[in-house]
Amino acid sequence: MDVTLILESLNDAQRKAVTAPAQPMLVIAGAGSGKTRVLVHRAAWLIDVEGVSPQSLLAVTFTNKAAAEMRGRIESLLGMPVNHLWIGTFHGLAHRLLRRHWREAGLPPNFQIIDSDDQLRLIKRLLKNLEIDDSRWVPREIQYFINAQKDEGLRPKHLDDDGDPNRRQMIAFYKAYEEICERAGLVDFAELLLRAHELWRDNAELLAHYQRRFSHLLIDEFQDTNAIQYAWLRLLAGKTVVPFAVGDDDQSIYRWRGARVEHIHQFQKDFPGTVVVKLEQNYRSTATILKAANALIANNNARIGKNLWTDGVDGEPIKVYAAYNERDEADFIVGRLRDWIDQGNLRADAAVLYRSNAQSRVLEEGLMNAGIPYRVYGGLRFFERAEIKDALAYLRLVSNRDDDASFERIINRPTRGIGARTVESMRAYARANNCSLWRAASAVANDELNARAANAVLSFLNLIEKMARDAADLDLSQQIDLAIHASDLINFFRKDKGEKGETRVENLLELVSAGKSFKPSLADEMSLVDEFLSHAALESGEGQADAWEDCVQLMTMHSAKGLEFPLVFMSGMEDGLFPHQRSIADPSGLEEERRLCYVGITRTMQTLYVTYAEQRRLHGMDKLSHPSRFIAEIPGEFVEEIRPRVQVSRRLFSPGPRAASKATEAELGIRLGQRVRHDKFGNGVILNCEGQGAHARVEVNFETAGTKWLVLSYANLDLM
DNA sequence: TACTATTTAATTTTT
DNA sequence: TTAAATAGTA
Repeated sequence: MDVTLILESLNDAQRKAVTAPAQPMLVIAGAGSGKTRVLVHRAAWLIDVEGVSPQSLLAVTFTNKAAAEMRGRIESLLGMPVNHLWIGTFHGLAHRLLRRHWREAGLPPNFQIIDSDDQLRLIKRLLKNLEIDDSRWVPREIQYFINAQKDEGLRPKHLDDDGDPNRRQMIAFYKAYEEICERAGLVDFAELLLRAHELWRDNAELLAHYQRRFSHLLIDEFQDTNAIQYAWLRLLAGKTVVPFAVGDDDQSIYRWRGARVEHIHQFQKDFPGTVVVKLEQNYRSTATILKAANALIANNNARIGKNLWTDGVDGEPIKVYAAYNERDEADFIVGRLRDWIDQGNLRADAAVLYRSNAQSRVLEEGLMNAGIPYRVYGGLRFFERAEIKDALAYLRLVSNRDDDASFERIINRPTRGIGARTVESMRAYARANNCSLWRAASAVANDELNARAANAVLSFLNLIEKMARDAADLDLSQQIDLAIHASDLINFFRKDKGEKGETRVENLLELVSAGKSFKPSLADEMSLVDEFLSHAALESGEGQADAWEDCVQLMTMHSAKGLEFPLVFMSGMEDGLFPHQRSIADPSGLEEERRLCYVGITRTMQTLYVTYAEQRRLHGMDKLSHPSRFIAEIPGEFVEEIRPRVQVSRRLFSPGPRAASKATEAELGIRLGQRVRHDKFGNGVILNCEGQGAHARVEVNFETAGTKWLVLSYANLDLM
C-alpha cells in the first residue's frame, strides 16, 4: 500500500480531490490542470488505500479513447490489471446493461445498434413510405428532433404538440421511427441511454442490485453530460453511491449536441454537501498563453469562474498575422511550419486549427505544395466506410432477418437485378402486413412479381439462408470472409475502377483480420458476431490507421479538445467564420464560440499564431472580412502583430524568388500554381520558374516524386 | 442500371 | 467552390 506513489506527484488541490472522504465531489478542472491524472489517482487511491474493491467502482467517459486511457493509466499506477473495474463510455456501459438485461429492457436478445448514418437512412425511408414530401420535411431535421427528444429522456407519449401542426408531424415521425426500430430490433445511440435509464427506473430490484455493487462513481468531462446521461447517473447514485465528477464549464462546447453545463450547478443541488475543488494550476502552457486565455473567457457571463496560472515562464507573445487572403494565410502558416521543422522540431508537435472542416482545403494545398506531410483529423472512420457497412449488413441480416435497415442496404448490392420497382412492392407488402421486408420479400416473390424479379429475390433469400447455415461452424473472421465472398461484394468492388476499388477491397480484407483479432468481453451475454457488430457501431475505429508518420496535425477546434501541442496555429480568425455566423446573433451561442476559442488557445504549450485573412473566398465568392472579435478580447500586452498592415497589399504572392519570376512567368506562358503532368513524375504543381528561352527552368512539386527543377524545353509538361 | 446534368446549400461530432 | 443529392438520359 504505497501511498506516496499515488500522492507524491500531486499539487495541493489535486491531492485534496484524490484523498477526499466518501462524499460527493465536484472537481472543476481547468485546461491542462491534470484532470485525467486526478481521476486516475482517485481510482487508485480508492482501491489501494481505501480498500474499495475494483468492482465497486464505475468510471464513465465520453469517448472510447478516454476510457482506454483511463484504464491503462490506472493499471500502470497500481501495477496490476483491474479487470472487474467498469470503465466505459456512457453508451458502452448502457449497452452492457442492456445486453445483460435485454428481457427487462424489452429488447430482443439479438438487438443491434445503428449509427447516425443508419438512423438517417431509416428516416429517409420512413418519409418515402409515408409518401411525404421530403422537401418540406428535411430528414436531418427529423433526425435532430428525435435525438433531441431522446437526449431529454422524452418518448413520443410524453410530447404534446401544443396545437402546432409542425410539431405534431415531428412527433408522428418520432413515433413511426420508434415502431420501425422496435420491429427490426434496432437501437440507436440515444436509445441506448434512454433504455438504460428506463431499465433502472422501472426495475427497483435491478437498480438496488447495481447500487449495492457500486460504491463510487467517477465521471469524466462532466460538463458534457446531457439530460438523460445525468438522470442515469443520478438514479444510480441514489443516496448511497458516491459521485466524483470532473469537468470544466469553460470547455463546454457541445451544447448543440445536448450537453448541459447547468448540470454542474444541478449536481450541487442534487447532492447536498458536495465539496467543490478547483484545479487552477496549469502544467501545459506559458504564462502568456494562460493570461490571454483567462482574459478572453472572462468575457463570458455564466461562469463558475477560475483563473489558470502557472509557475513556468512567461514565454513568447501570441503572434497575430493579418493575411491578404486565405492563400496568403496558408503560405504564412506553411512558412512558419517550415522554420519549425528546419529547426529540428517534430512536425507532429505542430497543429493547425480551424473552425470548420472546409477551411482545411487551402491549408492542405499549401502543405502539399511545400511537401510537408500532414494529417487531417476527422473524416470517415473505418467502420463507417460504405464497403464495411455493406459487409456488416450481411452479417446483421444473417443474425436477424428482420433487420430492415440492413436488408435495404444490401438487397441490390452487389447488383443482382432487384430494382427500385421490386423493392417498392416489398415495402408496400411490408407496410400493409406490418411485417419485416424479409418476410415481405418471400411473400411478394411468390405471387406478385414477374418470374425474373421473383427469381432474383428468391436467390437473394437463399443466399442469406445458405450463409446462415454455412456460418454455423465458422469462427468470426471466417464468417466475415464468407460474407464478403459469398455475397460477391469483394468482386463487386474489385471491378470498381481506379484506386478507390482497390482500397475498398483492402478494407474488406482488413475487416476479416479485424475479426481475427477481436476479443469479446460480453461472451456470456451474446454471440460473438453480435458483439462484433455492436463493437463496430460503438467504436467506429480510427480515422486513418496509418503508421505513425511524423505529420503536421490539421483539425477543427472541436477535435483539438483534450490535446496539446508546442506549436499551434489558430487560422481563419474572422468574424463570421469564428465566431461562426450561425452563432453570432445569439448570446449563448456566442459564449459557446468563445469557450471554443478558449479551448483552442489553451491547446498551446509554447507558441501560438493567430491568423486571419482580410479577404476570403467563401462559397465561391470573395468577401472582405474583419478580424474575429475574439482577437480584440486578448489584451494587447500578450500580442505581437507579425506584419504591419501597411505592407499587406504588396503581398499578393510570397516574397523571394517568386516575386522576381513574374515576368518570366508571363513570357513562358505558364503560371505559378499551375497543375502539370510529366510522363515520368506524374502530376504536380509549378512552384517557381527562372531563366528565359531554351534555358528556362521550372520548379515542380510532384505528388509522388517530390520537388524537381526541370528545363522547360526538355520536360515536355502537359498543362492541366 | 450507370452515367451525366442540374440543383441546392454551406458549423462543430461522439457514441 | 464544391460536394452531395436528385433528375434525366443512354
